[in-house]
Amino acid sequence: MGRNEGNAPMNIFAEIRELILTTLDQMVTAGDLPEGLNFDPITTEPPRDAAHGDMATNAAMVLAKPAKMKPRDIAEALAGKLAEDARITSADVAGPGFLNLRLAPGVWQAIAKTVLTEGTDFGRGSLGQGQKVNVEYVSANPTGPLHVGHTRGAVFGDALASLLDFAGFDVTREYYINDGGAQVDVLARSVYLRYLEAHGQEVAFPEGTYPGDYLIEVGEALKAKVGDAYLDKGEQFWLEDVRAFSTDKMMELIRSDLKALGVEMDVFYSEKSLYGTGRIEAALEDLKSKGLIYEGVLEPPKGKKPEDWEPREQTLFKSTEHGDDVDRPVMKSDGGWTYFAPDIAYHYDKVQRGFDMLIDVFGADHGGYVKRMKAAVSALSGGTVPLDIKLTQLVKLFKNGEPFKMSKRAGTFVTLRDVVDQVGPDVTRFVMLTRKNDAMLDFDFDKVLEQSRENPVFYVQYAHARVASVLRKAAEAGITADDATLAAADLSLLDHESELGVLRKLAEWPRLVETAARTNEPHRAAFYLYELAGDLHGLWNKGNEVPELRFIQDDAATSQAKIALARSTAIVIAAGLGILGVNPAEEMR
RNA sequence: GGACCAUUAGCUCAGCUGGAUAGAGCGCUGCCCUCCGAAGGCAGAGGCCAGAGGUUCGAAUCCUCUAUGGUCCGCCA
Repeated sequence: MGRNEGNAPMNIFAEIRELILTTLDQMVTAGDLPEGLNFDPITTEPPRDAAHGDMATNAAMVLAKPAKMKPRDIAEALAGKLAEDARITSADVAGPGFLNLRLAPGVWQAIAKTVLTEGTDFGRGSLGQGQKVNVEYVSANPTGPLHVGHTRGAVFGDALASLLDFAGFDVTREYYINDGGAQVDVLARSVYLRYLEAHGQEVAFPEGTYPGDYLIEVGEALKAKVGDAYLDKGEQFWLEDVRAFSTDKMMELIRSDLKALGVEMDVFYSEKSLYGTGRIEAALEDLKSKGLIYEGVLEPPKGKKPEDWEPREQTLFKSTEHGDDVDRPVMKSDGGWTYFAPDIAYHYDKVQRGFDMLIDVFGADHGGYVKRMKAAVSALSGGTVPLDIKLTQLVKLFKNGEPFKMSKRAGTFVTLRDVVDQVGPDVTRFVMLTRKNDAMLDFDFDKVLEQSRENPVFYVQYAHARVASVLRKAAEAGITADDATLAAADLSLLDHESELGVLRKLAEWPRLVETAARTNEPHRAAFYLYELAGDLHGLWNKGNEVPELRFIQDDAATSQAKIALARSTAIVIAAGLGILGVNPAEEMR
């Protein structure tokens, strides 16, 4: 496709793949290959071992069987034609039928120019094609400050949202406020106790209330608002008002927690708004019309044997029709909704808002809800809207190598604030993304602040800062080094193997974005940045022994070429950190 | 009893949705600075990818079973 128009390539891997496909088409036309072959499985990727070349394709191997030909024959015919392209300097058949391509240095050198021209938009992809995707994350109960578990979910969800945005999706970041259940009654009662306390009364916090200090100020605020109006009054008199007052206060707290982490939501969606508005009923009516709602009795769970188990007839959702293990109750035996019912309505609403794709980010303890939610969305959307649920595993906190879980503010758990106050939002975010979401994460307060290669945050930031330092030095030396000038530099001077290595790494960025977005795995960006930073540090260190590799040289033209490489690396690092929500550092202190 | 997730170097973890001789950091071993680019650098050792089957040109990756660890399991949130 003419996406390239002779300019430097956007994604060199896709570029070469296109070349391969058109070449194969020509071979089909010429009768060298049978018609009707499926080219989809053909890939172009960097070989594991750089000695094999710059790029490898499996084309011959995946076509061999359907074409009823030997892979090596296809590979050799293809190699001959590919070698005619100016971008390809050699095409060798290897192993069982791999085709190893070596690309002209100019192809790699052009990458730097592209990066300098496009800036941090380099790698911005078309994968999403403007599809609307809803990413729901955090969604913590409005009963207290966010803790470490929420922090990981918040960072993950936010980075995922940014990643998808970068990959070309139209992203909505959403928070579901669980303000409809019994837990907000507990909150209201706890705040009422603090309110009494604010009036000088001695209070005890019985089992089933929230004793955290963070409610003291809420009790005082309530006193400031209503004075002594609720003293010596029954619950029926104040509960509703205190509940609304308290959840508002808690959401203020949560929003400010999120802000401290640099997370901003587009939509806060209230569970309560689903009640009494006919929306739960409407969602269930939709399921009912599909024959998925019935009255029935569930089997007791085996092996668990609750003592007070007795069979009861309930309204059930036939989630087994959509992949769940058992059907799920939507209505309690007393006629009230289960927690699942508003969840269904909420996702029904998301489907109706026209999203092409839904993503929920839950803590690992919600693993049991994955199948039923997927079943619900599948049923509600008629299978047209995919729901991906990402679970974030536990975070284990360490200090001085010792595990701990105390908190000054909340009394019971370590809060998001505890973490951000100690290490800052940038470090918090990056470290939370140095593990894939479904693996446990160790978070050591001392190690994350260490300045060494062991610490990826520092290592990546340092690479960016080093480039900033080069630019400062260049300015002192009177070398013009703005991006436009650098983009026009003679990049053919970047012919050393170490320099080409960095350029190849930069060329992988668009491809990495695509893969990470397709799998909903933002951590891949963090690992990529660590590798890219490593390449830059490696080049820098080589400058110790090989003076020609230093970025600032005697003549301006050479310097500008070298600086162009450094600067484009910094741009990609900045773009990557942007996705992770981390600010790139201009200097290390 | 069941579901989901994990299991890769001594340790902590990647592995680009099936590719070639499985990678990184730490640790270990051995080299390398009389500040001008060592808050380090280079090289090396270290692996039955938990185990057993299967799928195919080809498996750490997909399927089945087993083992170990974690999370969860009517109406709670």
